[in-house]
Amino acid sequence: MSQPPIRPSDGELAILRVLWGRGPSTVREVHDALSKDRDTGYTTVLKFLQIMVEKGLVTRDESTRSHVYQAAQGEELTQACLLDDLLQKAFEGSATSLVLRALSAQPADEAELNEIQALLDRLKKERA
Amino acid sequence: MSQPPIRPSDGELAILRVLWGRGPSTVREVHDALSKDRDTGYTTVLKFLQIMVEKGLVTRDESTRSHVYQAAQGEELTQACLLDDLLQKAFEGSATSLVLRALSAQPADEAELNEIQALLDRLKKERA
DNA sequence: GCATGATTACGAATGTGTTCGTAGTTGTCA
DNA sequence: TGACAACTACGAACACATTCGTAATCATGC
Repeated sequence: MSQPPIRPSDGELAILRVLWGRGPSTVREVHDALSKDRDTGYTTVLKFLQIMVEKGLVTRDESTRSHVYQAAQGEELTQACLLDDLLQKAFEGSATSLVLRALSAQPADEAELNEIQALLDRLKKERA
Repeated sequence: MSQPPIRPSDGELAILRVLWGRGPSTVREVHDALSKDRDTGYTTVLKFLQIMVEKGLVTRDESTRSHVYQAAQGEELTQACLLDDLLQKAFEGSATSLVLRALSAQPADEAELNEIQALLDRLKKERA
């Protein structure tokens, strides 16, 4: 059924972010959104989306003149996939050391600390 | 003085892990260590190290017949660099959501949870 | 001194990601 | 209908990472 999650490249990820944010979009819509940050050509975005269809990263609805593209896997699954990749490559699989490093580097504010605390409490409870 | 931290590629990271673990090493030592996991040729490792010298990822001591290579930047700095890169690309800069995702995906054991709790307590205290 | 084994240097081939020009197709509107 | 604009398809070019073969260099032991 569901393919194993696919790890997108940097350029592909930028496009996925647009699709996650906007929902199903045409090439032009994706291109316009990307143009706010990068300076990418229209056909470059088109090519990317075509390749991403082949890879299974996005699906394409060809029923209208302007094809409509949609992210094939959710943002959370993709994040988990990229995170696990980094975990294996740079943290020897230890999520804890990754978390410690992330928290040390990027200080969170009160609300964020509370959010993390809540998750921590839940994990502790599950471990009873 | 210190260069901005350099983001290594996957292959480079594998070699850096060996150098961090072993300390200064010759090509042969790195190759032998890598051979336990991957199946990389000797000259491939050599080429990598030569390129990494050019990039500034490692330093080379040529005073002996077999050159001795050493990681130029520490493991923690590199981890932070890679983590920040992923943070910007996939988590819109929110370390909190990255931490939440990591903790949800990879369940930690009792000791690890305590370790994270300790850091959390420290961060909370700093924020008084 | 010379053969042998280990090491370094160099260049080429491959694969993947990224970019874009060009050509062909399709819909629209005057 | 015919011209124009928008869209898709395709292929080429470039950059970078990765891999390794080959040649040159060096040290060691016989």
